[in-house]
Amino acid sequence: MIDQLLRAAALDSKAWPFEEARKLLERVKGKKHPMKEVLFETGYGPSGLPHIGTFGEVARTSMVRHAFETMSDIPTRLLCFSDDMDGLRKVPDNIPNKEMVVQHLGHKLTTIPDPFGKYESFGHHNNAMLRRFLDAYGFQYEFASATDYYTSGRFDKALLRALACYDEIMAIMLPSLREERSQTYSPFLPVHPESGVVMQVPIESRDVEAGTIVWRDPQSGKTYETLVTGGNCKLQWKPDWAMRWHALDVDYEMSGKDLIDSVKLASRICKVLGSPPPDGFNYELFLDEKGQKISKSKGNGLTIDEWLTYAGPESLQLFMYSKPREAKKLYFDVIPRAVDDYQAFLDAYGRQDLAQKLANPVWHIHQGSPPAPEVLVTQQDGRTQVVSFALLLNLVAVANAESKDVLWAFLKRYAPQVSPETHPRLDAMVGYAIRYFQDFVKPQKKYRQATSDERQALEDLSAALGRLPKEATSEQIQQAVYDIGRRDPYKTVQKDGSVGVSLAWFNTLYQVLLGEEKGPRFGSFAALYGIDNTRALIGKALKGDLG
RNA sequence: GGGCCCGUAGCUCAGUGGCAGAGCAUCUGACUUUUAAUCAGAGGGUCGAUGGUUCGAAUCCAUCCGGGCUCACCA
Repeated sequence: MIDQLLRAAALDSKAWPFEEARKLLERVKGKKHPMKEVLFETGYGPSGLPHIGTFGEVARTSMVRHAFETMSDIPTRLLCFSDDMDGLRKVPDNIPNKEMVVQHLGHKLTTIPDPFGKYESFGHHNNAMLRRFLDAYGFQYEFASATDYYTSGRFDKALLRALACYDEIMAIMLPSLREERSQTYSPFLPVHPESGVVMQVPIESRDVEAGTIVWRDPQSGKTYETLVTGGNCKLQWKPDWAMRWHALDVDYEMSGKDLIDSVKLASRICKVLGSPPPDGFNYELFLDEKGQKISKSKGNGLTIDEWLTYAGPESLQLFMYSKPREAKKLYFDVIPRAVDDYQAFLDAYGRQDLAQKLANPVWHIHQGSPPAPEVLVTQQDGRTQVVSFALLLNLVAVANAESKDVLWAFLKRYAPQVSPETHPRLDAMVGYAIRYFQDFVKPQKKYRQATSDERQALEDLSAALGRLPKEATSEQIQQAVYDIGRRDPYKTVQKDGSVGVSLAWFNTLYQVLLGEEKGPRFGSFAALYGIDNTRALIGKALKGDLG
């Protein structure tokens, strides 16, 4: 049972998943008979591995689905439909055994041997990759294979209907095609009974009663009569989409804006077949840092794995939630912001009223039950403080942290009661920050070469550190740093007449040893980093191995 | 040519009818033995332009200017 207050707030919310869900509510009202279920569909072309757009589509559809479930008691299903009966047109770059796969161009993906050698076919392999990936995120969905649906006869009735509507479908499709293509176009693609190739050939005649089409093999000149049912024929893409909507009663499917015209055509065909086309909307495409569309074939932009190398899945979900109708650049630089925005939303959630909560992305990311934020410290006035990713990146850069231990030592100094056990998500974020630092920050660092004076001072510092006991405190180390610095040109005279050390000495340390303009208190750094490590760092800097 | 998106501070962007905001950057001050995951403060905008609706417009409508993406092969 859905709480009535929650339902009322959902019906009133302006957050986009609720706006979408209300469209579905209108659709339900428009039906004469009470609907048994509402079906959501996402499509997947398994000629390659799942990419970040696939993730976005499933994530966003799931958000609409959950919003709808908050508004209505009608059951819902999400069908992830894989078009694995498609003929392979191009051999993907990122697979092994390409020379084997190239022998099977034009064949159904589910009849091509798996180049990875693990599954029944290439199509099965890619389907398995999709499912593994969707399962990893805990998406609730049902998987559907086009090959299964076609061969099992599940589409037969709709296919015969499409055959009966052949002229109307052609009348819709032909004006959208160029002259040359329209000569050979057919909505039905017969599977060649001998070669297994999915044929793109004109239909010479058809028999609606028998449920067959007649076509000619352009190479042999031989004609064939093929059943449109039972998996002997596949539909060309756009009519296929329409037939599927009709056959399965799909209520909701979203797609990228590059498919706007295709959705229009398929919707018209769907109506001809006798069904209302699904609701949905066209989301904007993701761009790479240069503003170009991200596509599988180009291999530009970010992959899911790359995102998950530097941040958790929640931040990626937030990115997918935000502004689906705006083209957004998707590359490494957006990750820290997404992580920190996610934390800010999570932190705010507990303080918000119901209407605000429903407009908060974390409500949609976590199906209405976001986890509690991991608070680092609670201040006297009750305000809480969480560690931002930006902060961690800064810390990891100046501390030259290469392991979680070093970073945790800094964190614990600030909040002693916090540990990886009490704050597992923070611990994960520490790991992400270190990777981000290693891959993006460290290569950008500019280590200055030591001058001969500086070289002498650094050698003396290393020697002084070597004389300290292993368990020397940060204060003792800091004292040693000062003692070494009390020499020309760093020596200064303090107001009280004592000898001090100028800023230049510390700047030298950071520029030469850490490649930074600023840094942490050096004694603290050396104590946490380890005296031996610090001496090794000095040694490397003097040998010129850092820059 | 059709469609879609964008234009708000130096930069990146929030902000869908009610006093123009955040982060970063810049500047000032305090504090620490002179080093900052410190604290306090400041400067900085004709919200692309014009017209309209409204008591009230960055926000809604129309037109225009500028920038960009996408489709018109295949999926």
